[in-house]
Amino acid sequence: MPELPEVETVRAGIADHSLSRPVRSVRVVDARSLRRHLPGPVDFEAALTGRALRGAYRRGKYLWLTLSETDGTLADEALVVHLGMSGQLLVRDEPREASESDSCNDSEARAAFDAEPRHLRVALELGPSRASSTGQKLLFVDQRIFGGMFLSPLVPDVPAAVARNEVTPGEVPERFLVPEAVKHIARDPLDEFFDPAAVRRKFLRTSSGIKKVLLDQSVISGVGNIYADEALWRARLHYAKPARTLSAAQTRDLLAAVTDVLRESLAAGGTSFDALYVNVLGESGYFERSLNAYGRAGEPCHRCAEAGRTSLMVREPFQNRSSYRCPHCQRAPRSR
DNA sequence: CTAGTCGCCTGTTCGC
DNA sequence: TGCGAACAGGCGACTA
Repeated sequence: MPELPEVETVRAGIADHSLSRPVRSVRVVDARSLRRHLPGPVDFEAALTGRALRGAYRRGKYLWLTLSETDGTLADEALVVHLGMSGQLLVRDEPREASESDSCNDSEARAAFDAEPRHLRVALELGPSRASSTGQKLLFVDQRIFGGMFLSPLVPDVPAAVARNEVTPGEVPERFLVPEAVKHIARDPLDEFFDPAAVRRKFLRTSSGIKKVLLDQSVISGVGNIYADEALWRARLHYAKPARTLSAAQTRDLLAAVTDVLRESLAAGGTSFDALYVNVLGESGYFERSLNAYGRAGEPCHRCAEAGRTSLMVREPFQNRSSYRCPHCQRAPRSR
């Protein structure tokens, strides 16, 4: 359920609090969260320990941290994190040494630092950074274990628009490197090199319904069930309309709707239904208040209400999950 | 190549 | 009150 805005909120939090910190130790509480790290948990711990967190990047719902070797050079593999359905990355700053004047507050701070979240799966103990003299813990917490962490080699992924200019094969800038495991993910709508024309071409080549295509991360990334429903509502499109039947204008409007909804949610700190979806400090976003479609079965369509009409939103089964739409604004395609 | 299905996971809610 | 079923659903692996 963390989609692009939620993952970007987490990425920005890591960038603000944890970069340049060395990894002092790694504790794997549940090896299932490392399922995608094929060499296993022992290798995972050994590979991270001693390296320092360097940069925080994201594509769609994938997040990755580049690493520095002890000599300061860029490591050839990155720490990839996917939050899956219920994953969180939490930053906990180590309290300063207890002072005699305030020992009571200090012990509370220590207890809060030491307390382990219920579904803690992996804990990285980090050292001081250039900006902070105290240590820190970076906790990967995941109730359902659909998410996970793993190391993946960095490979070049230079956008076509840039390739013509000077990017020599030997020295590809860090921002044009991507973990091999993330290379199949399309650039997302908030990416400066997002390519709407490429998306349109993919729409025209498939017989699938538009919502299925919106959820295909190799076509357009960062969109999950919530924001797909929101974007389709804004664009007044039915989820089953074949992607190849969208006109150029409908495609343009839909991509604009996707971009807008992702931007607005990001500005609100993401969508949260409970304490499961939070930033690195454990705080929830409040975009849920702005939802027009997702989770609103039986409630009036906001747009119809605006027009003085009452249409009740409906929930329909879709690909083993749920789809929400307005039966008036988002009519089913004629043929099938 | 594309499209469809399955398995992975736990916590909450609901019907009987 | 107890218990199984349904549901939340992203994504890689696999099959046709």
